[in-house]
Amino acid sequence: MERQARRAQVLRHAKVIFARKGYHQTNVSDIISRARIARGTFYLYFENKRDLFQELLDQVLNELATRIWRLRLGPQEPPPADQLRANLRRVVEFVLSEPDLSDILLTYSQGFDPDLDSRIQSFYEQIAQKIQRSLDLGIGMGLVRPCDSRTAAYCILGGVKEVIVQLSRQAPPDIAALVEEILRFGLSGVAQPALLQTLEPEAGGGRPD
Amino acid sequence: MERQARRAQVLRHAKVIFARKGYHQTNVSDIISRARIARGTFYLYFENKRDLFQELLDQVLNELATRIWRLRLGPQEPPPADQLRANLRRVVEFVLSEPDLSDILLTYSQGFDPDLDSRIQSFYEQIAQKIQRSLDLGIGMGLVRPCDSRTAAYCILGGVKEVIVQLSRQAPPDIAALVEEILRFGLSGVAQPALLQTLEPEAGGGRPD
Amino acid sequence: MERQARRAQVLRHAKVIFARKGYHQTNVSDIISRARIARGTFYLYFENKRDLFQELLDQVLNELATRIWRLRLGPQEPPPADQLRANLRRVVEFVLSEPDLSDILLTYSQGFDPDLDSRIQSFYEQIAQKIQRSLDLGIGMGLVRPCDSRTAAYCILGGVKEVIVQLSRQAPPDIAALVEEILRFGLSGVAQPALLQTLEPEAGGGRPD
Amino acid sequence: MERQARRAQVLRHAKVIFARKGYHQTNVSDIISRARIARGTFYLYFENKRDLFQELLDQVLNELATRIWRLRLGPQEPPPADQLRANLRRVVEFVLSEPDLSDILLTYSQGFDPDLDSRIQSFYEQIAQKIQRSLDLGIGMGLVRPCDSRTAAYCILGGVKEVIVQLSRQAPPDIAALVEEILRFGLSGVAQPALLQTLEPEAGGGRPD
DNA sequence: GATGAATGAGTCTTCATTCAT
DNA sequence: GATGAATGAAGACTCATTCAT
Repeated sequence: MERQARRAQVLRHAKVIFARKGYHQTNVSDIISRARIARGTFYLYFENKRDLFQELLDQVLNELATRIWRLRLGPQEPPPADQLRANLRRVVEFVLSEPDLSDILLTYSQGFDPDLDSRIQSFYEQIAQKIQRSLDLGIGMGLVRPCDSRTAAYCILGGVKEVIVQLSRQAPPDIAALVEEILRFGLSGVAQPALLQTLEPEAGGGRPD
Repeated sequence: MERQARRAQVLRHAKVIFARKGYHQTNVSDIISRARIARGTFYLYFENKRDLFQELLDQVLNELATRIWRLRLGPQEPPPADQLRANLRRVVEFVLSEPDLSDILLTYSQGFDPDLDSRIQSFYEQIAQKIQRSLDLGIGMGLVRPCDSRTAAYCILGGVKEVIVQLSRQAPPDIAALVEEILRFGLSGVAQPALLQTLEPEAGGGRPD
Repeated sequence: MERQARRAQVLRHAKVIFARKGYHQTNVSDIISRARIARGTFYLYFENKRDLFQELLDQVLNELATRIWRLRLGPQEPPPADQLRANLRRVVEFVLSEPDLSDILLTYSQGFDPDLDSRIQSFYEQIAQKIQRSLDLGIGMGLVRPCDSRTAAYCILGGVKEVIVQLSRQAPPDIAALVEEILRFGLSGVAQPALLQTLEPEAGGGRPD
Repeated sequence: MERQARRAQVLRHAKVIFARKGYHQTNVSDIISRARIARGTFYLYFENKRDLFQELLDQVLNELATRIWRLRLGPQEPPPADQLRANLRRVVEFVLSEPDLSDILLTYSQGFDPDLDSRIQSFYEQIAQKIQRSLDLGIGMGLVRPCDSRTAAYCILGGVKEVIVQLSRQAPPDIAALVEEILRFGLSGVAQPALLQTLEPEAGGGRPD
């Protein structure tokens, strides 16, 4: 338990630095000097630098996974849109409460370790599958427009990620409104009926910018 | 011209390795051994490793920027949806034709160099602004549902990015259909009217997954 | 203190090699293999090779500066010639006790780093100025022949340097006698009165050697 | 002959750069770009960089050797002091007319190549010997005060060198007067009779500066 | 002869990790 | 457990020299 407390302390410090400088720019010296521990002590609690980073990454992934609930359909369950909204809010609230961890996941975790990469990859894959399953369910029940649910799932996932990246970069506005906007977008898209009229044929498009 | 050809040759080889191993895992030795040039030759054409990488990054950014056209509204212009579709198709076609470059942008470019980071950041920012302007225009003309165009722009950008990441990872299916799906999603969302009825109040949602 | 001891140890070894091979021929590998430390250890104690070299250079300059005292004129002070002799002896003794350091200053320090160059330059300049001031004082008191004290100062400085270079190169003879010779030369020059008689007019001189 | 002209041209350019930056800081690129020749051409005329440098060094050494004449004693010869003066003047004039070459010899030639070092070393040795022989001759004829002619020779050589280094560094004043000062110093030293009275005993000297 | 693209040995420097105290 | 000095593998970059055209 004492051990866990010490680990947590170091993780807390490391988190800040990783979020600020990324994995490669951050060296063990940065971490130990901020955490005020000796070099050797670091390796008493973590196998190596990568191990520490992975632990932080797992923290985000687990916390996020916890906050995204599967949709429940049934007479006693809240309306689906409410469930979606709640999911979104939990995610957004986490990102706002843990901007460093979020940053680590969103901008500094990809592309330097095959194992970490596939962890992240499979995390997103799981979420995409959850979304896809919900969509398929909704299609079956007539709540969701028939569509390629896999592609739609990625669109939803990507949209949420992007908004959240912006969120962690800038000062957050009205959270409830933001969540509502995302939700609306996912459900209704942006078009008015007038815009949809032309949607059958395909054509060339304007000119370069 | 001879010089440019040589550069291009090295760039071509480096691209493959960067796409496969990322920036940090790739060392100059990897590049020169694949390009079959001597160490010194490398530095004859590129200032350093970062310089080479940046050139590749600029290639993608420029190429993509070229392929995303501003929407033109007017009697002689194609319908907006067609223009959007054309944009999407051009982007998708590029990603499919240059999966390595795309990979470099999408997964290996972020988080290790402030300058590169802000380049990418501002590239996406420009696209987001283009989208936002189009949305604002559409809202003014009654073609687009009144909404927070900024948030919607990020949703669209993120959705497209995510689908494209998947695209560059897996074997591509029917491109035209994919483009159509993305377009539909952006315009109409996923909901049927029945799902939208519940959209006013807010609620808690089900239980953890 | 422990740290200082380690530094000193490395400095001691480096000194020998620098004196033997000069700055450019000496590489870090030479130093660490002689000092029996690992490559990384070197950089634990010195910022880089130049830093180490500069430290050695500063050692000589400081030590020499300490050994050259300003002349004191006054009833209780030793005669000026004695003070000069003492200065000379202290310098000569240092050179003999630290031939490597002396070599580093005298033959290996010039011409490869602007900063080091100006350090050495200003060190010699300070000594020249000390000499010049003493000469000016002596002229005022009638002890020194009226002359261009600046030029004379350089002559003295140069003469001493040259003798010392030879000293550090060859086995040292009778030190006291050597010091006496230098002193005599500086004070009286080499001429007998007979030679000085012809000193007014100027003329062409013999033929090439 | 054409070949010699080309060599001379390159030497002329290289001289300037070597004098400005020293041997190690100067690279072949500097030389060829200043001389406006191709890299390969350089090696057509010089075996390597060191070879080129050596040639410049030999130029100075030869030119200087030419300008220092052996003293001739005899009824028809000019007085010894005049001959010395003439030697000095020739040397000083050379240094002023070829400041770059002089710089190369005086500050950039020592300590990076055993062979070059011994060349310079033996050049100075020859001059020292010339001086020493003259002194010995003078002693025999009663023109020169009995002394350790070797040490005196080094004092003279060093004094001249030092003044000349200063010369090449700063704007030259009245050359004739300078030569006269050096000559006077070498012949008479700096002391007035009053200062010499204390020269027998030995003593401690003042206090640190 | 002239060119300049290509070469690769040589060096410095960094930094994650170990281990004796 | 804690420390921090020591380690050395790894990697970027330079530059004198060569050689095919």
